[in-house]
Amino acid sequence: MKIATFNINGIRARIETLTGWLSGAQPDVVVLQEIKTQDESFPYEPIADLGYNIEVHGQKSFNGVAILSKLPLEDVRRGLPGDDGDEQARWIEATVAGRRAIRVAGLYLPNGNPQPGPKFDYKLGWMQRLHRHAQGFLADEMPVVMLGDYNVIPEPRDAAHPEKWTDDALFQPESRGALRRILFDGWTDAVRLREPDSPRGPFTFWDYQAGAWQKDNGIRIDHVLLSPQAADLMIDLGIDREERAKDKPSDHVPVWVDLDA
DNA sequence: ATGGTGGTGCCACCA
Repeated sequence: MKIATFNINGIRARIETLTGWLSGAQPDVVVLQEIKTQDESFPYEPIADLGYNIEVHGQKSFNGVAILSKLPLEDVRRGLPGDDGDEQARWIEATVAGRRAIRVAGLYLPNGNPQPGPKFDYKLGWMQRLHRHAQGFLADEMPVVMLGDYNVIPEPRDAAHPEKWTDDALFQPESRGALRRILFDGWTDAVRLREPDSPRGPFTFWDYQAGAWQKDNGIRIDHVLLSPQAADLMIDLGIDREERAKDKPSDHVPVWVDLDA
């Protein structure tokens, strides 16, 4: 079962970018972030035509997440638990009924800039709620994949120029510590597992500005976290870097994991 | 020093 994450940066503006990638990459399951649209204006048809079931948690203008799956989706949950007043559409999870059932959670973690400030406080509060919910997943002892745009640069080697990020919410000790605390419970950072000794990169995001892609001035912020039971099923992992060089690209590229499920 | 979106006709907000 090939499971991917893709921050699409506006799905209506980039529907052809998405369908082009889907046709070639043939993922079984995809979590999307920053669809930037409400459920009723989501472009269902071109995606359904490629054989996908679709579950959307949309929002006008900003944020918005979705799950696409060639297999049936069951027990869909929208919104991260822990704050009934949170209006932002950043979380969707569902069970994918493959040869084995896999719980898939797609997330768009708050950016948190500028820091310090209320947006950074929201980010850290959101990460605390994520940690609690992730602990619940581990207690279930089933295969879980929690993937998406985490908006956290885990280590200096996850940025081309880490010194440029010292004042940014994505690279604060509090943000990195919160991610590390989640991982310490027993989650596997699948991309890092695949390239444990890389001194720089791999990257998943390159800014549109100042020729960041051409200079390979990237960061690694799109992460795939596997519960122990999911890590045991991992066959392969990839980052579709080539998507960043195509027409009308997102600033993120797809990251995928293949599980024996 | 780019790009999507939305409320309006170029500008603010968010990344």
